[in-house]
Order: sequence, then structure tokens, then C-alpha cells
Amino acid sequence: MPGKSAADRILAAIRAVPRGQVAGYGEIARRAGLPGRARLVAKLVSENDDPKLPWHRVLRSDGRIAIPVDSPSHAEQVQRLRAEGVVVENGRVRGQRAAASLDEVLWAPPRR
DNA sequence: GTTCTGACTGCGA
DNA sequence: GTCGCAGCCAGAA
Repeated sequence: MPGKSAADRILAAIRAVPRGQVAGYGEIARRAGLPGRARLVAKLVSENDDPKLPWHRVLRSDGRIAIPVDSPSHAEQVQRLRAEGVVVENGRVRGQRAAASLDEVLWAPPRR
């Protein structure tokens, strides 16, 4: 009995992202049980204000930061990602693309 | 009730 | 690699 709301699941999915790792909006939505609601995730993240929420780990499917460079949150996301060991260059995440799925991350073998 | 917009996604050029 | 178009869904006016 799903008493949890869509927003609650989305937030939970974002919190499920391990540190130093990134996930896509669509993936987060799918993980929350809301496939196709990537935009809803974006809206929630943009509205959320919880420092405990790793929203900075949420990127676009291309592995790019979904936040416009004109937005102050953009620099903040980059700074946070770098602080976690994620390589960000010119608004893009380097070292590894946005995980197609969290399962893939768990299955992802140590790269060399 | 309808209409518009959006921190998206996928495909094609 | 970048850019543009169309599709999809939800929330707000």
C-alpha cells in the first residue's frame, strides 16, 4: 500500500544515489516508480531546499548538468560534485557518464 | 474545463 | 562533438 507520494519516492531515489556517483533525471524517476516523470523530478529538485538531499548528483541523460549556467545553483552543483571526487568540466561530468541505472552502478566493475 | 511552460529524453542531421 | 525538433507528463494560471 503505497502511502508514499510521488515526491517522496523521488526524494528517496535521489538519496539512494551513493556519494561520488551521479544519476539521470529519467533514471531517478524510474527508480521512484514514475517512468517518464523526469520533468517532475527536475521540478521537485529545483523546489527542494534540503541540504540532506544530494540533488547535485542528479544530471541529464547525457551526463551534463541540467541546470543553466546562468543559475547560481549550477556552480554550486559543480562545486559539490568536485568535493565528492566527481570530475566536472565545462558543465559536464567526466570520468563516467550518468549511470543509466543505479543497478548498473552496483554492477559496474572497477574501471581502470 | 483548457492552455502554457518546463533544471527532460530520444532521434536525426 | 553540437544543434534542432517532436513527444510525454505533471503542475500552475
